[in-house]
Amino acid sequence: MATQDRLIESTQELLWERGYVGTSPKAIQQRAGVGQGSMYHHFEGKPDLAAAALRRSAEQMRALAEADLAGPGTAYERVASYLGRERDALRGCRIGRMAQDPEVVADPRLRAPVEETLGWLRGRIAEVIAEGQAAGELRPGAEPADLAAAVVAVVQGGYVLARAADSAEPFEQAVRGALALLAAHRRD
Amino acid sequence: MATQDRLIESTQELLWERGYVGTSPKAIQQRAGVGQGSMYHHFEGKPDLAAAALRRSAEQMRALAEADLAGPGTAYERVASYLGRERDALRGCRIGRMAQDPEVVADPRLRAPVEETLGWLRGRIAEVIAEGQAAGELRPGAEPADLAAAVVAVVQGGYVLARAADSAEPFEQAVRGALALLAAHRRD
DNA sequence: GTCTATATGGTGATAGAC
DNA sequence: GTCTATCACCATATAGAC
Repeated sequence: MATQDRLIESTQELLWERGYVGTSPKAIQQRAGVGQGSMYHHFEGKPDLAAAALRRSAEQMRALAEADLAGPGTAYERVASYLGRERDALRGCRIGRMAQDPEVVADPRLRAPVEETLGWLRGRIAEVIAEGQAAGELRPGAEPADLAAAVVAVVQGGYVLARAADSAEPFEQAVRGALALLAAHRRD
Repeated sequence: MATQDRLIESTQELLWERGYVGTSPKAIQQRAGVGQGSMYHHFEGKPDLAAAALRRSAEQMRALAEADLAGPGTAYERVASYLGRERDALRGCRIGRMAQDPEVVADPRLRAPVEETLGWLRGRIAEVIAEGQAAGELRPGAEPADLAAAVVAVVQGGYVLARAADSAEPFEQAVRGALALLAAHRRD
């Protein structure tokens, strides 16, 4: 694997595990098995490398979500497929995690992939819900964008609850709760 | 105000703004207007001071939530009061934020107030929901603990969406979405 | 392209005077 | 109790040899 790719992949892992402030160039180099100068040859610095890593993580997250949401089945089933996908609750979300970091939020190059990915996800789920309403499967009235934001928030917040409890259980409870509410929201 | 209190309060603010890794003893001292030695006289070190600050934030968060949840009204109204409380979405949750930090999660003294507060909150909301079910106000069948976890996750996840978007809007959407789902979950 | 050496400033804490 | 030194180490980067 090329040096750039090893650097990007190591940075993806470290950002996920330790966040942006907690990730040092030195740690990246060591995990990638690469010297100081090599990193600064391929990237301008930590922000540049982190931006590349976040763009790649964003692509991957989007592909995973799209696989669930574009699948067969009713609107409820597709959203349920997204919500119920197997996740490592204690690891959290590679993208959502970044939103807590002030340095990420303050740097447009770092925030952009985070904003775009979560924004796209909310929009995509809102589409599915709107389709369900149009097909008469889901009750009309509720704003699809609101329901979609709630669905995404349950996942992101579920990670918070799981890490706080050091257990996947609250994450699974939150997903089950959201599914119960959505299921009851179908038309009879 | 006593020196200890100024140190604790400054630490509460900095933990909220910058997280645990991003908060240095030096920054705490400067904000509190206190010298190096003074801080180490009153506290053993950064973890000790952070633990004190987190315990205080936890108490405050709990009191705020209880004020909404113990209020008058139906179960739906009390949960809606909690969900709809005015919040600074871009600041996020003082307690939930800590769950992202590996050093907090790894240190039992730091994780304890986070775990206990969010655990208490889920349990307290589950009680309210169970009361609503018993009173025939809410549909039976759904597990109160699951619905409660979903409610708390919507708030915690709403903060993530807001910070990612650099706008309070997605937070408010998520809350509206959760309220719409809960409202439809009442018995007719 | 990759390496080692070096630089500047911050982190978290201790020592000891006052 | 509070202050100012001082410390060892890490973060982030630059310089320049190979």
